Amino acid sequence: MKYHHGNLKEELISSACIVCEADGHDRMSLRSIAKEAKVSQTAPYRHFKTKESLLAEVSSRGFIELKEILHNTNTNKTLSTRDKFLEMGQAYIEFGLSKRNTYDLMHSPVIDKTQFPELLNSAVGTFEELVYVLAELNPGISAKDLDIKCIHHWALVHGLVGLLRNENLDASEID
Amino acid sequence: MKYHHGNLKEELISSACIVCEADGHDRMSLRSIAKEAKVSQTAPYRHFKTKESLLAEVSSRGFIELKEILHNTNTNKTLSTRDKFLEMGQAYIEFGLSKRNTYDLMHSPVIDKTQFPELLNSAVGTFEELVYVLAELNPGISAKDLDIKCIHHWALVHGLVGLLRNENLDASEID
DNA sequence: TAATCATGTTAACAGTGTCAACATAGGATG
DNA sequence: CATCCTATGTTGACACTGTTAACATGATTA
Repeated sequence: MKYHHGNLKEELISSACIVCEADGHDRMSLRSIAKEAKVSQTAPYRHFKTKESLLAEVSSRGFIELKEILHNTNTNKTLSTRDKFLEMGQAYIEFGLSKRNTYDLMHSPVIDKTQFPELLNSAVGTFEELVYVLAELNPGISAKDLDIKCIHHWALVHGLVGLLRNENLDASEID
Repeated sequence: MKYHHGNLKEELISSACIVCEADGHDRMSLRSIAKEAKVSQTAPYRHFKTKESLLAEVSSRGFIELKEILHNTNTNKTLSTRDKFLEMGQAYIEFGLSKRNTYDLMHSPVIDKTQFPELLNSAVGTFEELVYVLAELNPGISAKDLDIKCIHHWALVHGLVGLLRNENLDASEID
């Protein structure tokens, strides 16, 4: 049942996730994670066309993880809709601050999202969690207005993550 | 009066600015811009400790340019304060969209701003242009509330730049 | 069993940032 | 003017990178 290694692809991905978060995607080398999997430098090329495509996988998993976090607070039935919304914003920011390097990769222009449909899917899926609450929070809103509202709030938390890092503010300014 | 080259440092910087905006900071090599200046690969090391420090200079100039753009609309006496504010937002977004790669470098975690005081200065200076209008727009506001307001609006335009790129929206959603 | 395909390895290429050792130009000092 | 020093440049090298081509072998299928 097992091939030479068994599940090298999966191991490379999870290894890459760890290294990426630890060192940053720009300091992550394909060779080093291959070595970590005790496999030759070029073995990853049987599973990933380029380094970029491995990074795309890492990024995708980041979005999936973030989506799950948002989804969990979104389906918390003990919270009012407004509180869910606020907690999601806080959860998003916490993710951006704690999974810093992964978050950077997810928003890095190094990876062209249009070239990795699966990654694009994950990213859109994450965004949709925000769409859900805002739709619930604004019943009867038009699709276009809903879109604009989402963009506003997404932009806000995303921008806040950036500022909370460079400047040294505490999280006392959540909308 | 002239040394071997004359003003190599300045030429390297402006060369780097061009290459960075053309190819993106991650595809920019020190060697290639040295070659472009018809100088050996290691000559830049007489003027910049590392590649990162050259990129910091490029980033810094980006902030200075952006600051000047904002400052110009900020001192336009034919506009009301509110219109100045709105136009600054628009100008910021236009900068982020047109000087895309430079904008990315300016916000890239590749450069640790705390390690380049001059860069930090430029960045703060740019931010302050926003502080000025908002202070004018909200007379009597407390310093802390002003800060929060700035962060909100800065985060919004910054986030919008990101979204306007990946999604294909037009600029019909300016606050 | 034989053939095929997925998965791995080795060797090599061109490119990178960076450093050490050396060379020289220009200004300062005697 | 001659000498020395420092800023600026070059050459050569090192270790590292992503990637490809050629080859080897395990596992599955005919």
